[in-house]
Amino acid sequence: MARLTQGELKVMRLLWEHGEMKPAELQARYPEPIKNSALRSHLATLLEKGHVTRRLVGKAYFYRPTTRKRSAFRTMLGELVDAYCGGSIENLVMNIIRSEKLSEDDLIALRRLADAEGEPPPPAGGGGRKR
Amino acid sequence: MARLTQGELKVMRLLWEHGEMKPAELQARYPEPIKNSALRSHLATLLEKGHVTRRLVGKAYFYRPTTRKRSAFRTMLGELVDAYCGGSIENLVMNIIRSEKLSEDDLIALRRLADAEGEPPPPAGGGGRKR
DNA sequence: CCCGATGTGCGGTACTGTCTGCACATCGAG
DNA sequence: CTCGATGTGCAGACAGTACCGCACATCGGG
Repeated sequence: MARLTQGELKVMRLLWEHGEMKPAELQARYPEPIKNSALRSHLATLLEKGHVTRRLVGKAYFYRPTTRKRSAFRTMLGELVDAYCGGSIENLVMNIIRSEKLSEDDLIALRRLADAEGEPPPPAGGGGRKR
Repeated sequence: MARLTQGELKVMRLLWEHGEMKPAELQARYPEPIKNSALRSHLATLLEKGHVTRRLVGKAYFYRPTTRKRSAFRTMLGELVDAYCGGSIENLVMNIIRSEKLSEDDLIALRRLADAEGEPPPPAGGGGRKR
């Protein structure tokens, strides 16, 4: 999918978070004050690019995201990884762990997560995976 | 620092990777074929924004990055984390581990890394931290 | 001296992202 | 009915991005 611009992203985040909405509600929830027409302009481009659809309810349109958050996330993540981490996700994670400050608890949680993911599938019954 | 555009980023990546260069060399290494004038146009904006400096050597300018790769990385990482992970880096890492496919070896390396970072400073003598 | 190679400055075009204004339709209250 | 509130479509201003071409300067070889 194509890159989301800053303005488009702000709208999408609201839709992902709160679901279907009409322009006035999006306007009210927009992080900064924004004119209704400006916001609708963003919606128009999102509609054109296919990131949202809308349906008429009474006299107002309700907008709903079609692009999934996870998909957009992956796109941006891919860009970042290509640009700064030689295309390797592992490299990215290493970078973050090494350079960003993660708390003790985070690292413990991380370790647990890595254990859970890394463990071979239990040979029998009980142990369910997290996903 | 301000957001780098796609074209600017491509130039900066070359400079980060290979160091000081003149336009013709950048042009030769540019991922796609690009006209010399187009490339110099990007350099001009980078210069204007202060992401690179140049010095005259003979009759040609050599361009050198002033913005650090790590700094640009953090900017983009921050955007991504804000937009998709509720502002929490830990959340980002969890997301990646859970959803991207990391190999067994990666997870092992990760676990080791988490251990190394997470361990309390040794009470005496020898052990230096990595950073 | 002339010429091609190399490099520079500058201007110009096309498209995108963001934001604005205005005209028009609909509906309920007075 | 008239009016304000709410909602829509559209046209366009405006800065920034990406790209391109042309004119000019310099240098070394024939």
